[in-house]
Amino acid sequence: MVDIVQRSGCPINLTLEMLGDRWSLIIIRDLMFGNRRHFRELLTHSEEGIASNILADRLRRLTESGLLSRRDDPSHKQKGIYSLTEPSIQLVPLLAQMGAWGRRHTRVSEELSIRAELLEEGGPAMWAAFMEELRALHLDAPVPERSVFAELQAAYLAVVAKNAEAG
Amino acid sequence: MVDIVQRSGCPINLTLEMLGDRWSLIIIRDLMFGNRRHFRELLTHSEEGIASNILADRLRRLTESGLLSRRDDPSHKQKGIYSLTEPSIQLVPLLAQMGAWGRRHTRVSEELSIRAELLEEGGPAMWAAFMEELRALHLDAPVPERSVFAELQAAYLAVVAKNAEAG
DNA sequence: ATGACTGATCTTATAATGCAAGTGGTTTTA
DNA sequence: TAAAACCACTTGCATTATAAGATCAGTCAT
Repeated sequence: MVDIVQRSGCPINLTLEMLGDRWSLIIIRDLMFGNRRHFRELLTHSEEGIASNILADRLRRLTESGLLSRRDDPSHKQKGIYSLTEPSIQLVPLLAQMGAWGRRHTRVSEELSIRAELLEEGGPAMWAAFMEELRALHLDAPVPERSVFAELQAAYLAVVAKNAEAG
Repeated sequence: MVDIVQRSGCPINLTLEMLGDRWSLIIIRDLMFGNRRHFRELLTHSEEGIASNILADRLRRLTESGLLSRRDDPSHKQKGIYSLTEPSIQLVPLLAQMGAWGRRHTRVSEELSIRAELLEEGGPAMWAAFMEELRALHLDAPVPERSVFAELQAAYLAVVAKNAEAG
């Protein structure tokens, strides 16, 4: 994401050209798992502390390349609402694999990796259910019965609560 | 891959910190699917044209972070042989997902995406077989019966031959 | 000993990043 | 209604990362 020139037609390379930087997937992750939908939410609730200019730049690039869409917020004339698109919703299996790999091979924190653990255990069936739900949240698709989002959030909050009382 | 500071304990973020740049996964891909084992092979056979200083830098960083290992080549005192390690072999499912996504959402070339197609169709069973084979090639594990590497290579060469006669 | 190869480095230029402050507007509050 | 707070960005600037090409000194086969 950054390049305009195409280095090669290899699918791994082209995926890296779109998403292979330090911030794009972080933003998509927050939109997807944290349901952050506007600029300020993405900026201030960022675990990693993204800078505002970088956030603005990436939102623009991701929107241009079709991974996000933006529409005006009717409740506030300056606010925009960012949504995932079908291509970025289809990143769910990729993000699940990244989470699974990171959980195994990097020094993750328990609180932030519980979601990755559930997604890994849930496997492709859970990923598909989550994608259905994201289509409802971001693309006006019908709301499915199962809410993977709620499952992940509940598990996260349970770990946070447990660790808060433990100390 | 560049950061020393840890931005957050999120597994997706930590994976990005290790691999989220434009070249690290390209190098791992070439080592994995192209069996390029030393500097010059990685440099000159690179589809994407990596610069020698970037290649040297990434090989050093990847080796430092445990994703590659390096040993001397007994046939040439200056040559090193780079190998995948267990953590990088476990990137197979991630690379398969990246290939699958890229094949669907970017403008891939037929020749370079046939491997991604096979890997996607083969699913987790094929990934596991490929990982077994990589352990034999890179980590002195016993050689398995099935050679996914040969299957991928044959399919690639078949497409190259078909397109050469057609075009 | 010569000429090609190897892995690596230097130079120079461009681009990305992080931080702080500022912009022009909108909404909320007193 | 005026002041304060909020909103989505934008700008300026210093730092750092990346890229392409030339160059380097060991090593090898002949």
